[in-house]
Amino acid sequence: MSKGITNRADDYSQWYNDIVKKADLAEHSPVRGCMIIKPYGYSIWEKMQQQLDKMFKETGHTNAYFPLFVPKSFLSKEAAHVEGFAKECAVVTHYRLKNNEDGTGVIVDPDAKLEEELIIRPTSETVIWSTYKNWIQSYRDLPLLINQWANVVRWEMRTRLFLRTAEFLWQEGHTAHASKQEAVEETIQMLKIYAQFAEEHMAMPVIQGKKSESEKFPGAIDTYCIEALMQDGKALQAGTSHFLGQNFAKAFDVKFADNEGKLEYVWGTSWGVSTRLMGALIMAHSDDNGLVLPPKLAPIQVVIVPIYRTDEQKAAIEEKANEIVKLLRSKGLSVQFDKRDTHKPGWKFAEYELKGVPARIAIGPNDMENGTVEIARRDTGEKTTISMDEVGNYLPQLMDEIQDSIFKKAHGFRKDNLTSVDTWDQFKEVLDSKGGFILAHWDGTAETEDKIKEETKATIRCIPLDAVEEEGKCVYSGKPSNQRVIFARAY
RNA sequence: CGGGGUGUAGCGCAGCCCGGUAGCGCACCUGGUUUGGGACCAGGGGGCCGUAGGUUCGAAUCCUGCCACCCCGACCA
Repeated sequence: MSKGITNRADDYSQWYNDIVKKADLAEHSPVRGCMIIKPYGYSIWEKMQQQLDKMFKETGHTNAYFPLFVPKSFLSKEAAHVEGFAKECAVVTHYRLKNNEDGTGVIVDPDAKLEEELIIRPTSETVIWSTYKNWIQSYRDLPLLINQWANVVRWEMRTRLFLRTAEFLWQEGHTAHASKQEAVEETIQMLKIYAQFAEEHMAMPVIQGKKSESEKFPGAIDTYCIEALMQDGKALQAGTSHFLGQNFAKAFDVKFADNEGKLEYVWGTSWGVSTRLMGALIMAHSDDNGLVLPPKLAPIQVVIVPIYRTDEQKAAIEEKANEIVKLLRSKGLSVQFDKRDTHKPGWKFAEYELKGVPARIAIGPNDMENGTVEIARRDTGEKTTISMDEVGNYLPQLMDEIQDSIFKKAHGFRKDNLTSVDTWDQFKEVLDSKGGFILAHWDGTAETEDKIKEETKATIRCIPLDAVEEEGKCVYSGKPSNQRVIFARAY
């Protein structure tokens, strides 16, 4: 079984690559670091988008679209921002091609050089804030709550499908507020939405926290994040929400008149999740037989596979299967009846397993005789035979059960791999033996953080929001600390 | 961007050391038997051997450049 998928235990990276390819999620493009998201992979992304979009709208946000190109001068308006992105920007310098005179194809027309180069957005803060300047005059224009679904480009040195690609899809929310408090509340609200999405829809437990000074978004006052733990013990940042303070308002001169007529800079936030979530989803639940999808994000929740010898059997089973399809669809499930006679049942079983379809119904001659169907669930591999009459109630329940069960499994894994340590030896020992999240005291300095990173490759993933005050000593420097932070090796 | 590895049919690989008609498995097409966990038999189609140069009578094979992918580092919200 599980043809061609490397075992996780043998080579985790290869296992991940195998899943992405074999489950038909994505493939490499002709351009370095870019990916082609295949229909099945894109369907999963669409499910994520739909749910997130709904949650954004429910909290008062509306979608808009800002352009791909950013004038070069915009990037340099916010010092920290340019510092953070300059090294990975793609730049458009010309606007025309022409036929090469020697007939060997096209070349860039040297006469078509742009007056000002255009940067392909690595994120849209600058274009958006330059626009907000015109949209905001008074406190009556606030808050401005906008989201956009877009692609961005960051010229990464080392790429991996979904986890880090040169071009990726994401959503970026950009809001402007009249008060600091309101902006901070928005930042936290969106963090909570990401956490809720990750846990309830992706069935992936996350830790909510704040980034350290050196890990935060360039241009932000505070960066909040959700951090997830992958099966190999490495952490993955799954979403970020930034309190921008008045940094971009000042850089782009965005002021509003308050109710006393006084001019003030507005307060901003930005927040985003990307196709990286696909990578998180894969690494959170999948196994050596392929993808495992939570029912809430599975493009196909239930697949029906017929088993037959004769045309009579085939016809009878099809009729029954169509009834079941209709019944389950009426209950809101996404069902596919795979009646192709070009593939054998065993082949289909393996195929849907690889693609992570949560539940499979097999109907064969024996079932027809007994009035039963066989149900197999992807997450545990368990098979049960139930009466055909129960199908309509059983499957919706099973979907909830699977959703719950894979969350619990992932949660249990994280629990087992979250370790509190108090000494530097323990820190290194735990990191090398089992990895995972390490809770340790930190003196709050960037120097210590850097040293730890240098010596162990572990970084501070976040300062957890729910941390309890606790007197202790920094695991590295021994200086006093009043709170534990989360360390891990990360993607 | 540094170190190592790989690039040969849609996919996975052999052939390369030692230059001389491009092969195997899976997939694909045709026909038949099959169908409760990736079926079997017979026949068939498919290649600018990553790419550009060089050496040679002759290059998948030797040499050089480039490109891409993988692993490890550096880098990375």
